[in-house]
Amino acid sequence: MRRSPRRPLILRRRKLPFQQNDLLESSASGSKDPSGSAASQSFPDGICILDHPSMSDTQVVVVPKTVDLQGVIGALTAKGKESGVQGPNKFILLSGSGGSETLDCFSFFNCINLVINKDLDCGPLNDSLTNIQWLGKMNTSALEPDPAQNAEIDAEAVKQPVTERPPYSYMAMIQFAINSRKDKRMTLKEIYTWIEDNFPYFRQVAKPGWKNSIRHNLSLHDMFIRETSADNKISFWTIRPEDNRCLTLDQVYKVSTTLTTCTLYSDVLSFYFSQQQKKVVPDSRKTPSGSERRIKPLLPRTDAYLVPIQLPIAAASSIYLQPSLAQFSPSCLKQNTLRGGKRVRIAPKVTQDGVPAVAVNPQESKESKVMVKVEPVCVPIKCETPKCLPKRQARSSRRKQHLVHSRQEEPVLLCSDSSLFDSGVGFDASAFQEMRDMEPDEHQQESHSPNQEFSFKTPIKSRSHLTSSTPSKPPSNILAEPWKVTPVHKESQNLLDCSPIHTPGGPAVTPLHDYTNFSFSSTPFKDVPLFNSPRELLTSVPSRLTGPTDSPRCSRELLQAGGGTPTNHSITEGLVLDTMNDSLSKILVDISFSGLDDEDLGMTNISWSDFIP
Amino acid sequence: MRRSPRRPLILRRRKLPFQQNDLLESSASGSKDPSGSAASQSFPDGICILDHPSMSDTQVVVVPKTVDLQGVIGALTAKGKESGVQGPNKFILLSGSGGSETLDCFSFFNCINLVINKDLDCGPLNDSLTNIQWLGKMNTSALEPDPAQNAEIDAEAVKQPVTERPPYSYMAMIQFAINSRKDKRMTLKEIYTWIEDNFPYFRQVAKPGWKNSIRHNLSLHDMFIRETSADNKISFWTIRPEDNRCLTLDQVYKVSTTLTTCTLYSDVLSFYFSQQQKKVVPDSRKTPSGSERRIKPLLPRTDAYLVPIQLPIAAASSIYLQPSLAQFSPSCLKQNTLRGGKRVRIAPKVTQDGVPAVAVNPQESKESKVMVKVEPVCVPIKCETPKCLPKRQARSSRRKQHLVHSRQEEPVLLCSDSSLFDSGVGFDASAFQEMRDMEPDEHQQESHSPNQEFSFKTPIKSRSHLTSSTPSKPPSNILAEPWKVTPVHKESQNLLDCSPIHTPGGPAVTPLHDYTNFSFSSTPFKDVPLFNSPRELLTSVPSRLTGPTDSPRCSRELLQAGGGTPTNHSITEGLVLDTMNDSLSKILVDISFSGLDDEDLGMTNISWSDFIP
DNA sequence: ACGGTGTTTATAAACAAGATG
DNA sequence: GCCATCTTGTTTATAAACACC
Ligand SMILES: [Mg+2]
Ligand SMILES: [Mg+2]
Repeated sequence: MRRSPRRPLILRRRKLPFQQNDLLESSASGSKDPSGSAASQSFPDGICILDHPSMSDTQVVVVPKTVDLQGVIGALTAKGKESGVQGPNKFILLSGSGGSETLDCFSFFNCINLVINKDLDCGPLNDSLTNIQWLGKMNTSALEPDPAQNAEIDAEAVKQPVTERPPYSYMAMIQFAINSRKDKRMTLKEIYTWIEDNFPYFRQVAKPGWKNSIRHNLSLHDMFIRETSADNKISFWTIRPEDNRCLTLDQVYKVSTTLTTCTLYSDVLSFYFSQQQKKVVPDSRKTPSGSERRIKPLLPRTDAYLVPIQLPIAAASSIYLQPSLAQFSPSCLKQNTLRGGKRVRIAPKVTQDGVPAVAVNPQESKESKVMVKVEPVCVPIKCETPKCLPKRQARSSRRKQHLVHSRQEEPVLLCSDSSLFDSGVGFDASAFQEMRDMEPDEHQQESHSPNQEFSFKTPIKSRSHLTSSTPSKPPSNILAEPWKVTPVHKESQNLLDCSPIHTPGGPAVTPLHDYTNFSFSSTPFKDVPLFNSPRELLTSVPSRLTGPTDSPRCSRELLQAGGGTPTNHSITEGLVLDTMNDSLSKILVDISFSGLDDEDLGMTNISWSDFIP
Repeated sequence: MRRSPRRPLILRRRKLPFQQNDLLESSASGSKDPSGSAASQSFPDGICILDHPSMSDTQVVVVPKTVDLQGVIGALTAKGKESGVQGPNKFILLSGSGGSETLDCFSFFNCINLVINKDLDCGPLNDSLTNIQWLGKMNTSALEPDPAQNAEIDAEAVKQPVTERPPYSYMAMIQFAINSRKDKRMTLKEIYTWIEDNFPYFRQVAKPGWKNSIRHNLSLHDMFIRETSADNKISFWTIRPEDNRCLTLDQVYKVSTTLTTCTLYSDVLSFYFSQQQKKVVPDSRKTPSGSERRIKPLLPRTDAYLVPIQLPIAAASSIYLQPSLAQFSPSCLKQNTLRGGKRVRIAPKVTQDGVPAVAVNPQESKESKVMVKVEPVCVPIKCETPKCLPKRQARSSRRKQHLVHSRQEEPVLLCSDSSLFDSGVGFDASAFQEMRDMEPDEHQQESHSPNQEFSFKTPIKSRSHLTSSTPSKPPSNILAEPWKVTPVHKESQNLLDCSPIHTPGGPAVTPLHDYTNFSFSSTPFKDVPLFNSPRELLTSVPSRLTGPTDSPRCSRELLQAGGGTPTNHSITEGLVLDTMNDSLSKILVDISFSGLDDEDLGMTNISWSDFIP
């Protein structure tokens, strides 16, 4: 059904190369060019997303450190027109200035979304170019090729090994399943079946406990709601419309068609939708906005969860930019854009701690000028629901989520000051290789007794039948089970020294299983991937979902529902509001260059500049 | 600080003796006495809670199967007056009819709460007796004495063995900690310290991972909110006021002073507070009521989590009831009431699936008559918040929680029909004894190397220092750690055949730890208690919390805030509204009779009737 | 009696970001 | 200033207990 990209060069990134407050610093400072003129504003390297009412397509461009945005836009627009499309709708600017290439979070997120949802109505935009933001940076030196993995993929690109765990979280798979139905609802059993059908791993190698996890996820996440049929006989699971991003497996594959292996934290999606929501609402300042809800992340963030995603840069016309863009090679970009397969790893982690208030000056937005500045104000939105907190409402500070200021103290500027950029750690290829050598064995252990695969239909109690999907503590003890798959967590010690680090004492001889792992101190760093290489996923054409069907609504549709009033809400205004939206995250991007199909391998450090003449 | 009750006879119950829809059936049927006259209404055995405006105290009474409520009330009131108090405020009727004794869920919950919060303003009540309900039943034959445990407690009643895990869930302990502060906020470190101070188990025997769990709980549960100080330097954890039941450890101990070893599902508390909320609001039908929020359960429900709770029946006057009460011995009740220590096991499980609408007839409420009847209507309340679901709103059916009707089909009566009463399974005392023999060893294993207790202060990475509270996968392998405590779940197989069920194959000899347990099929039935006997907890006088302090508010205070209007909202009206409150659960009650201090032991089946002459 | 479904807690773990030395 | 480690915070996975149908 789905077609996998051929021979992608897969890059691996070991660490999130973002700083926490990239956005804050860049937009808050305003120090770079306080003049406020968009045309002449100087931005550091990074992605820019440009919204313009006349735009109708998406373009990805790499821009250097300093760029004349007006000129860039002109060039992009001209290129768009020239290429036959009515004109670029959104521009996604990737920096291409040299060694210190950067990417950003939000705008790349936007890129993803724009590509996914071409038909997405972003709400009324300003007449002129207002939504220009530089939103962060990413040290692409963290991207490294992974020869072993690429070789493997070359060997059998489309194989889709059933023994490999899909890179999606349970929550994501459930959404995929439910959204695959027109009526957007499914029984538990149907969900099981859908997942088994689409991810044979669960039918064939996973322990029965995976069904327990499915049920656990259904119950745990508020986004999954149980409905019952009229006769009260059947339970259907649905997705709360406000939370439904209508993501389907097809869509994920659809995104996996072109340019970039990217990893994104799906909470960015939340941010995006919250932005959309804000835009739609006429008075964005005090929109009820459902407030309490937090959109849950879609995919986990383990190394195990690399997802092949390709950006179908549709009219993907790369254009030649202004003087400073000399280093940038359009052909190179185009090559990368149109061919390579890639993997997107979507991880949950949220980005914005206490996102400080950031707002575009409303008056200036009409004048094609971009003002990115920080409002040192903690807007007390979201106290609209009947149970608004009586006193505490400011939010800011450390990590993330619903931070509440103690007692409404003076609104302070919450931008963190530290700017240390600890970019990705080099990947230990040898260790990785070792892991890869190990894992097949584990899988064989698991699946080498396929005769048992469907024998899990026996009583429970103290019998040993594996029947139930609810794991249980056996009253007495029984020997290991055939499906007892890869107890990596508890028993991976046996795979001695897969880890690059060598413990002085060496592997303990005692097979004494008891929690030896606990001995290791905090914040592990299991650099050895548990499931190292996600298989190549095929690409298929998405069927429906182009237009709002009717009854089952997605959050996008809901957001659009109220829209239509062309007000002047800039993206930055959305950011201000997002201060109230607890979820906001980052995107990581791994780039795979299909043009480099066969050379690669030796490189341990790759950077944009390597591909720029 | 706290004083532990002496030598309580501890009873154990192995299974929840409630039916799912006890309330539904009993009140919905109306078949028992369709006449509707409260005075002559016949109730099955069970607890009754009687609210009367003139009542000022709480009384516990055991009533037989059929009772003339009017007569009971009269007797109770007279007795109350006679005993010096102005008159009974609430009556809690415990059945004492004989073999088929029953207890209920909601009313016992109320009993607990009334005892806990004598000062709790229950809101305006009707002038006459309106809030009489029979709300379920409990087969007390499920209650069994636990000789071993009682013996142990006799040995050292107050010891509070540090090696035993406290019976509270992390969520509960965090609440205890935070609520112990006047300002109702704490830093993470303070929470750690508080828990360590109050539950030495965590300082001495628990694995470092318990701190991870604390953090996990703080993040996971919406009720815990992080605030930051003005300078943004310090993070305080607080409890969302709407959710704060202001439970403190002291309160729990306070409740542990008298009558009954009871186990309750703490979601019942949610129900109660929702009731309170409804009462306060003038127009109870469409109160905003915060709707979405679900109060989280306080304590887990494992056998491990037995909590000593005593009902301080203050003026605890037991009274002689009407003719049919002949079997009931007030002295016996009094004995039980005032002395025995007991254990309450609070478990999260929610009770009401789709709780059908239950309402008291308003007109009749004025006439001292009790009408418990079912309104076969699914009141679509709770769609008040901005994000009310557009179409789906009915709730009903199978298990519990936010059930949503498919498409607003006709509101059907959701009472389940099945009435099979699978009451408690007899407890295998011998097996239990074996368990007790085993566990000390485990604990010794854990704590016998106290020299390591605080050595967990070393680097991470691949070193083996136990430093971090975040468990990690060790890159290589290291030997077992000293704190590796009681990995009960994974290793309890060694305690062979503690379970009453005997596996034909017998205990496997292989100490091979690897997930042998998985082999057992679903819905385990670990009848072997993991932590069988929660230690005796001491009792201390609660300090504050008698009056609303000021800034940090609890849900009760919040509820009272709007109150003052003495309207005629009956409890059953609260029940109707509770149909919208997703959480509603059950209470289990274990009775401990301090009067039986030393005999006990031999009995395997104990029942109310055994103590009724 | 048991399996399927649903809810909730415990625990391990990965990872991010700030703090600290 | 860089680095390693620790602390704090967020999120997912898995096992498990238990309830109800
Ligand atoms: Mg749910
Ligand atoms: Mg929280």
